[in-house]
Amino acid sequence: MPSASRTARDLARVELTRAILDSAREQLREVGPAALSVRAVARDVGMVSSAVYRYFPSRDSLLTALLVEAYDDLGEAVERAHAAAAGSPPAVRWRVACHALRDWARDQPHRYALAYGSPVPGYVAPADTVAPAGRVATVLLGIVGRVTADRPAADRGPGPGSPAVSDAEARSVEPVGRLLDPPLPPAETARLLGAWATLLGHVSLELFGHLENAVLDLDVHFAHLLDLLVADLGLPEG
Amino acid sequence: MPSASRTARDLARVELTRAILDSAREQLREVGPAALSVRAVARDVGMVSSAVYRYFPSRDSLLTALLVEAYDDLGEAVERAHAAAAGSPPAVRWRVACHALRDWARDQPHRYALAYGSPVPGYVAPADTVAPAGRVATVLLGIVGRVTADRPAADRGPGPGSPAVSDAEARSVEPVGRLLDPPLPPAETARLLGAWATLLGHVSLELFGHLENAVLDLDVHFAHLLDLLVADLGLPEG
DNA sequence: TGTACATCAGTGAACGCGCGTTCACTGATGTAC
DNA sequence: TGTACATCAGTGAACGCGCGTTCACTGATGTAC
Repeated sequence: MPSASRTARDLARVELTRAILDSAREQLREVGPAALSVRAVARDVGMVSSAVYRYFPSRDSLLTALLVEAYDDLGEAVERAHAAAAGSPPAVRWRVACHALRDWARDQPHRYALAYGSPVPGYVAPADTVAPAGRVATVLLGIVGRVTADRPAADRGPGPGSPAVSDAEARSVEPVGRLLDPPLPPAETARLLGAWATLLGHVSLELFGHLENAVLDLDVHFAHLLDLLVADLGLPEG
Repeated sequence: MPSASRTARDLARVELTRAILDSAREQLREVGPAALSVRAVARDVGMVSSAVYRYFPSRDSLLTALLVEAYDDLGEAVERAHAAAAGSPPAVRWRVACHALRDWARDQPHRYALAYGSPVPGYVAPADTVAPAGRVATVLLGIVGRVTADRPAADRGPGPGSPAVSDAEARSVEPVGRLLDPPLPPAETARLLGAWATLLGHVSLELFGHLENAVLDLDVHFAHLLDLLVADLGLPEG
C-alpha cells in the first residue's frame, strides 16, 4: 500500500468524480432528475459514456450521489447559520436557521426540488440518504427542545388556545420526540412538525410558482410567517 | 351546421379524446410527467403516433390537459365536501374541506405531484391553468372570510399572542385578501396563507415519503394538525 | 333521394435525434521483488 | 535501479430500445344543392 494513497491515479479519480458530479448537477438544473443522462454527462466531461461506469455503477447511483450531496449542502448551510447565531435567543436562532433554509432553496431550486419535490419515478432512495436528510430537522428540533427543557414544568404542555394532544397523537409523534434527550413532549413535537410542514410548504409553493400574483413581496411574507411560527411555538425573543 | 353537432364524427372525437386522456393519466402514474410520451399513448389507444396530433397539437398540450383536469378534479372534490357540510360550523367545514384535499391527494398522488410537486423541466403552464388552480384556495378563503365578516369589529386583527402585521406585509398579501368582498384583513390573510402552506406542506411531506418512520399514524397526526390550524385561525367550533 | 364536393381522422414513412448498459480491448500507472 | 506482473481507466462497438413532429396520402364521414 502507498503512503497515503496519494498516487496520480487516486488524484485523478477524485478529480474526475468531482467533474462528473459537477456535470450531473448542471444537468439536473437543465433537464431535471428524470432526464439525467449518463451519456450527456460523459460527453460533458469529455469521456466515452461507458467510462462513467468506472466512477458510478449506474444512473441511479449518480442520482443518489446528487441527493445525498443536496441534503448535506442544505444541512450544512442551516447548521452554519445556526452556529453563527449561537449566543442569540431561541426566536432569533429559529429565524436564522429558517432563513438559511429558504435562501439555500432559492439559490438551488433544482436541488431543493430533488430533495423535497416530487419523487423521481422508478427511483428509490437508498438508506444512505436518511442521515443527511435529517440534518435540517435536527437543528430546528434542537432549538425547540432546549427551550422546552429550560421552561418550568408548569408552563409546559399545550399553551392557552392550543388544542389538547390525544393519546393516539402522542404515540404517533413519539419517534420524533425521542430524537432528543430528554424527549420533546408530544404537544411541542406536534407543533414542530406543523411548523416543519409550514416551512417546507411555503418554500415549495414559492419556488414552484404557486404564490405568483398572490403574494407580492415574498421576503416580507416569509419574515411574517416566521413571526407566526415563533409565536405559535412560544420561542422566547430575548 | 348540424342540429346539435351529434354527428358520428363528433361522438368519436369525444370518445377518443377521453381515451387519450385516460391513457395519458395512466402514463403519468407509471413514468411521471417528464417521461409522458405521445407515442406510448398512441400505442395504448391503438392508433399510430401521428394520429394523436389530431386531438392534441403537442406533448405539452397533453400535459396541460392533465394539469387542468387535476386541478379541476381536486377542486371539485373539495367543493363537494364543503357543500355537503353547508350547515355546519366553520371549524367543521374547514376540517371537511382539508380532509377532502388530503384524501384526494392520497388517492391520486401522481396528479397531486403534477399540480403541487416539482415543475416539469421545459414545460410552462399556460394561463388556462390559473383559474382551476384557485378552486381549493377559494373554498378555504370563503370559510375564513365569512367568520371574519361575522365577527364584531373589536375582535378582529391579530389575536392575543399573534404578532402584528407590518404595513409591508399588509400590502404584500393584499391581492389575496381582495379576492373576497369585503376584503379579508391582512392579519387573517397572512394566517390563511400560512395555513395553506401547512396543509400543502404536510400533504407533500406525507406523500413524498418524508414522514416515514417519523410520524406513525398519519391520519391521527393530520387530524391534530387541523385542530392546530382551526385554533390558530380562530374558527368557531359551534 | 342522389350526387358532387369538402372536411377531417387515421396511415406509414421519414427526419434526426436520444438512451443505459455490457464487453473485449489497449495502454498507462502502480507494485513487488 | 530495473524488470515482470497486476491493476484499472478509458475506448469503441454493439444490443435493443426509445422519442416528438412533419408530411403526403387514403378513405370514410358530413354537407349543400
